[in-house]
Formats: sequence, C-alpha cells, structure tokens
Amino acid sequence: MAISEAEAVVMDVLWRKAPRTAEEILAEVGPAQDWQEGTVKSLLNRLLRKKAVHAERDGRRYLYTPLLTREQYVQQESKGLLDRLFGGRVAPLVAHFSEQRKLSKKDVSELRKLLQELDDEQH
Amino acid sequence: MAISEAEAVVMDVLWRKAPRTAEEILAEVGPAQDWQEGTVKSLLNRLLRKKAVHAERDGRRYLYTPLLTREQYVQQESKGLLDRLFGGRVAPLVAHFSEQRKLSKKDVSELRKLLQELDDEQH
DNA sequence: ATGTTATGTTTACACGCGTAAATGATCGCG
DNA sequence: CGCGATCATTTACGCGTGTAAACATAACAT
Repeated sequence: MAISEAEAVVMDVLWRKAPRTAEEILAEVGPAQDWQEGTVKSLLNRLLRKKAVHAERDGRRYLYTPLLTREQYVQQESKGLLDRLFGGRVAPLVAHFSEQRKLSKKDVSELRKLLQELDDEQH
Repeated sequence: MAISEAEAVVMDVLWRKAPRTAEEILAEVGPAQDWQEGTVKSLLNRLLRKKAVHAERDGRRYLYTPLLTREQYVQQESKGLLDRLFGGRVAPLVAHFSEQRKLSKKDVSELRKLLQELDDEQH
C-alpha cells in the first residue's frame, strides 16, 4: 500500500536522521505542520502497519527507523508520474518544464554537465 | 479540489477527442479499466462538480467537453511532485532518472537537442 | 397515452486519509 | 505499593475515492 502525503512528511524527518523518538519527530514537524502529538502517533502506526518504518523499544519509548528508503519512495512516486503523464519517457517531461519556463539557469548548466558525463561514461 | 486518478482517466479520453457522450467514454475506457456504466457516470458527475468538464445537452444525452486542459493538469501534477521530491528543481529530477538508468538513448538525444535550442534562443 | 429504452442523477458503501480524543500500559517517585 | 506522568495503542469522525446499484426522467415506438 502506498505512503500518503502526510505519512511522507514523517518519513522525511526519519530520512534526515534516524532513529528518532515520536517526540523528536513531533518537535521537528509539529511547528511547520501544526500537528498534535496524536496525529504523529497515528501516522507512525500506519507507517508501521505498512512496514515503512521499524520501531525498536528503548526503555519506555520507541525508536523509529525507516525501512523504506528515500530512494525507493522517490522512485515509486516519480515513476508513477512519468508513466501516467509522459508515457514513461524523461525527455518529454523536461520539455514540459522547459515550455513552462521552469528551467533555471542552474538547471540548464547541470543538465548540460549531466549529459556530458553520460557521454564520458560512454567511453 | 484535485482531480483523482480515476477521474483523470476519463479526462484523458476527453483530451484525446471531445465532445463525447458518456457512452463513447465508456466504450473507450471500459475494456481497459473494466468499469461499469455507473462508474463512468459518477466520475463524470464529480468532474462536473469540480468544473473540470462541461456538459451540453444534445437531445436525450449530454456531450461532455473538458474545461481543465491537459496542460493545466500536467502542470499541477508535475509541479507538485517536483516541489515535494526535488526541491522544485528540474536537474535533480533528471539526475535521479539518470542514476536509475531510466534515460533511453532517445531521451538523451532529445535532451541534447532541447538544450541546444535553449542555447539558440538565448540570442 | 403508455410502456420500454436510453440516459442521467441520487444514494450507497467500504476504504484510506487527516486529524485527534480517549484509553491503556509502563516507569519513576514517594 | 500506589499515583502521577509519560508514552503508545485504539477508537473516532468527517471527507474524498472507487465502484456500482437504485431511481428518475425523457424520448421513441406502438
């Protein structure tokens, strides 16, 4: 089952640093998200059920660690979008952003470098 | 309110050709999706409520036309993903697919061409 | 004018999500 | 040992979604 958006926010905290307690997660995410403690606990439990995080008892509390990696998550999400909207091909996606003037100078130079590197690898 | 995935399937049919009747939509989408007539009708009604399509009476039936354009939809969806996962920047997204070996030869050559064109425009 | 057919509209229902209150378990202190 | 504090688990609730059955309505044929 898929990770929801709110759940992903919690994962994000764990991806930055793990393991963490529920309290730490709340501290990091509460202000921005304006969530109560119960909300974070629920999200953690759903993530446990989905096997996206692991909980290890540490005295009276639990330490949460991500099982699903950020790579895996990003992979799923972006492949889904790519397939649904761009026939699974990357170039049309970039073209889309290009038309939308969403390519910064930095993007362009990085893309250039990336293509260069692919060239080099290509022996 | 956002267009859901099932709703987007209906939109897709209309983007390919419009206006269309509910029956035509069902004919096009039913086999692949294995949907009943009622399902398509419901989706159309929700799209109406969301002002994503317009319905015009034509005798005993309605002709449905998209109001939301494919461009707009693609725009929303892909910007969302870009912001959530790649800090709103395109290059990291492409880098991601590159690492994942998801760049076909065709992608690479098209990207090269794209960058070339951007260069040319650049006066 | 009426029944049958073709359409559209309403209602339904289970499930996931966002959010949180209520409840339960556990630890430390007195 | 019993109480309060601290966590975690369970339960709840409204909302959107996916799916569809039930119901209403309008058009056509007889």
